[in-house]
Amino acid sequence: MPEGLEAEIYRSAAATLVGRKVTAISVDSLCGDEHQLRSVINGRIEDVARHGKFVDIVTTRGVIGMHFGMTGRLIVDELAAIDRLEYGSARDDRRWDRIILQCGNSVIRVNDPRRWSRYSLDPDHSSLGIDLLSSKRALATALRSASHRTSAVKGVLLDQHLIAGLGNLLADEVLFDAAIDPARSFDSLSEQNHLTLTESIFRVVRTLGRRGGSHTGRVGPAIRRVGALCPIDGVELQRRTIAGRTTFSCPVHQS
DNA sequence: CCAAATGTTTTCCC
DNA sequence: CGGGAAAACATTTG
Repeated sequence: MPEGLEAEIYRSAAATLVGRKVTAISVDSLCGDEHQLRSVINGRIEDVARHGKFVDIVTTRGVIGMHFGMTGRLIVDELAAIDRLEYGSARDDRRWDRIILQCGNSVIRVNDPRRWSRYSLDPDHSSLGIDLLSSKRALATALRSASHRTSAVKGVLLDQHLIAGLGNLLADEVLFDAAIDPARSFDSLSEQNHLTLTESIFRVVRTLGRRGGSHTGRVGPAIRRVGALCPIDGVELQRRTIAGRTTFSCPVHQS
């Protein structure tokens, strides 16, 4: 998915329809409750907000919370906010539209082949942690609050209750940048590691954001395959499953 | 045919 | 109740 950076791109695309009235809604039965969501029909879009990986369409008749799962793409008026999603389909088959918000002449829809996107009315984001685009100070505080945790560093970065918006690609990219082994237990990190990690999250997230998304990093999709070499050390990257997710890291400079 | 895929939730177990 | 690991979920693509 759609990690926090992609969600931000979607947010900004949908925000172009602020002021419009929602005139019709259809929702895939697996991805949301159409009957419930239809209650925002005739509401006017007042704002489009983002919380981590969620995009909220705020209307005068309620909020539609959108989560894009692994392969959801938000498209406004046939203009895909992101043309290509690495593990989504290259195609844009209308059969995979899971929610369609008609707004007069305009349309906001989410095309999601894998059907893991979710839509809810008046979502509660109170359990989400700080946003991935927060200040260094807030990031450092969040990390410190997890300093006792014994699970892998990577797993902690992926915990949405701690930092909302970091996903698999960003987490790998951050740890590659911070030169920290993703498998290390979080409670083994030194004071220096915490500083470096804070710095890396802040910098990597903003850099990739500027470049256009989570997939534009040094250990991005192009290099996420067996046999690929570390762009820094030239040795073969390690592929492991950590915290349940495919993880690539450099056995030389990450420790 | 098989494996793997930018994710969250549920279940089971300490 | 608080982790943490593993399985479940649904579908397409290489």
